Amino acid sequence: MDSGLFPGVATTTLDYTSLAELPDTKEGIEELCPVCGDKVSGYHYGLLTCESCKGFFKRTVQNKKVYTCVADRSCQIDKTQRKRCPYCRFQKCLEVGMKLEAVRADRMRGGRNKFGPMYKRDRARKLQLLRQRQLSQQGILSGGARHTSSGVASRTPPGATPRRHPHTSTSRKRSRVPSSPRPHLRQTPRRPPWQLGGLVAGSGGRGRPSASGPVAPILAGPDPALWVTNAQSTAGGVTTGTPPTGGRRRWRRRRRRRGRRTHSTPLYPFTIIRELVETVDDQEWQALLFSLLQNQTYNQCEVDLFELMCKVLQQNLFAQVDWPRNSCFFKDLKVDDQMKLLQHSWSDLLILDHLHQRIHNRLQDETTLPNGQKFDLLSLALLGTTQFADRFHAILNKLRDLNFDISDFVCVKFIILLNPDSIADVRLLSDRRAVIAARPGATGIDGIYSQCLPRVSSGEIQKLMDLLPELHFLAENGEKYLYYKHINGAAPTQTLLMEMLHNQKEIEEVVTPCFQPSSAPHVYIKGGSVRVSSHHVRPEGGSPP
DNA sequence: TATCAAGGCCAG
DNA sequence: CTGGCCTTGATA
Repeated sequence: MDSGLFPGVATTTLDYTSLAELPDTKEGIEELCPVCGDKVSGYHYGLLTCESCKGFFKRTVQNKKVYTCVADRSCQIDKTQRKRCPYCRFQKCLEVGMKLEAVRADRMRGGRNKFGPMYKRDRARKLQLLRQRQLSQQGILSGGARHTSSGVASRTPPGATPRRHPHTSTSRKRSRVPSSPRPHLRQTPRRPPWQLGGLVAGSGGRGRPSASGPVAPILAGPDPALWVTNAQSTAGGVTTGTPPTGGRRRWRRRRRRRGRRTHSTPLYPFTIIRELVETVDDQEWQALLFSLLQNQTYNQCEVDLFELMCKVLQQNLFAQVDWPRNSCFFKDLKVDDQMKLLQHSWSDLLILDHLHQRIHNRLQDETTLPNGQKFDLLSLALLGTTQFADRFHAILNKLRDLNFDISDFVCVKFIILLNPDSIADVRLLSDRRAVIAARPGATGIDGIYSQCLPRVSSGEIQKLMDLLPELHFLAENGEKYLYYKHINGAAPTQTLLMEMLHNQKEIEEVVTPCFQPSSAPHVYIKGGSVRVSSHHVRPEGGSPP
C-alpha cells in the first residue's frame, strides 16, 4: 500500500479507456473489488466489493479481530495475496470506504439498512456517467465533440475515501434504471485522483489511466429547467424554457439582446440559489467527516493526528471541488478555468465550509476519536494551524450577528469562487470573459445579492464582504502552514491537497513569506521555487491538531 | 412480489 | 480462516 492519503491505492490499475471497448452488457462494465481486484458481487458494507472481502470484513468486525502486520503495514492486497496479511487487508477495507456501521451488532438477518438509498444513488450516478461517456464517445466518432474526455463511470465508491484504485460503474447483476439522481452534490464528494492530475495540471491530467476524467458533466450546460428570467421569477411565476432549436449559444445571444432592450437582468434568480441551497448536504458533510475519523482510527492504538488531518482535508477538498463543478454557475466554464478558479479559492472555501458547519450544525472545537485520541476540529478548520483561532471565532461571531444563513453561505461560496478580485488575480484564465459572464449578476457582488437574496440590505452585504479578507488571511496562513509541513516532509505527498498547494505557489511570483511561527524556519516562494532560510527551529504555533 | 444486502453455513 | 453459496426479510 501507499502511504499518505491514498494508502494502498496503487495496487491495481485498470485502463479506463478500454471500458468503452467492453461489450455493452446490461451494465456495460465489469466491476472489480476496490480492495483486492476480484470480481464484485454487489454492494457490501457501503460499496461494491467481492464476496470474499465482504466475508472477511464481516468476520473481522463481528468477531472484533485484532490483526498485526509482520511487515511494515504496507502489504500489497490483491486477489492472490489478500490472505497473507489480514491487517493490511482490513486497513484497506476501511480505506476504500467499507462501513463498520453496516455490520449489525444484533446480527439480524435480511432486510435493508440505511445505506439502501446511497447504493441507489451510486448506481444512478454510475449509470448516468456511463451514458454520458457513451454519448461522448459517439460525439468523438462523429467528430462532433471538442472535448474527448467524458464522464466515465465513477471509481468513487459511494462513501469511500478517494482511491487510485479502479472502481467502476455498476454491478453486473444490477440492471434497474433508477430515477434521475440528484444533479448537484455527489453522493460522495470525492474524485478519484485521475482528476487530481486533471484538476491541477489541466484537463489532460497526468499519471492516471484515462486521465481525462469525467469532463462531460462539467461541460454540459445548466439544466434548461433552471433557466428563467428575473422578471419571471420575481413575478412569482417560474417559466421554464429550453433553448430553441439552434443551440444554447444562440439562445443565449438572443436572450442577451432581449435583455438589453428590456433592461431585464439575465437569469440567476433566487430560484437557482434555492436549488443550490438544496444541494448543501450538511448531514452528509459531517457524516463523511466522522466516518473518516472513525475508519482511520478503528483498531488503532494511536494515529498520527497531522496525517489524519490531511486525510480529512483531502476529503473536504474533494467535496469542495465537486460542488461547484456540478453547479450551474460554474460547470459551463472551460475546464482549465474551473481548475484555476478552484486553485485560487480552495482554502477560503474550506474555511467557509467550517464556518458554516459551526453556525448551522454546531460543529465542535474538538472530537474524541474511537481510540481515545482528541482530534482538533478547530485546527482542522484553520488548515492545521491553531495560531489564529481567535480570529476564526471573531469571524464566526460576526457572521452570527449578521444572521448568516445557508443562502448566504451559498452566495458567499460563489463570490469567493467567482469574485472579480479572484478573476483579476487568477492569471492565464483562458476565457476570462466567460468566467465574468458566469458570475451571477455580472454587475458584481451587490448584483449577486440583489438578484439572489433581495431581502439583504446593501449595508449587510458590505459587512459580510468585509469579512472575506479576514477569511482569506486565515486561508493563506493555513496554506502556508501546510506547505511548511509539506516541505519538511511531514505531509503526505501525491495528494490533491499538496497539488493544490504546489500549483498555488507556482503562480505566486511575489516573494511571499510563508507560515512563520516565531521560531520556525523562514519559508518563502521566489520565482516559483520554495526557499527556506537556514535557521531550523521547530515552530511553536500551528501545532498539528 | 421481486430485489438485494445483510447474516449464516460449511467444505476446503 | 477463507470464500462460495444459502437464507432471510425490509423495502421499492
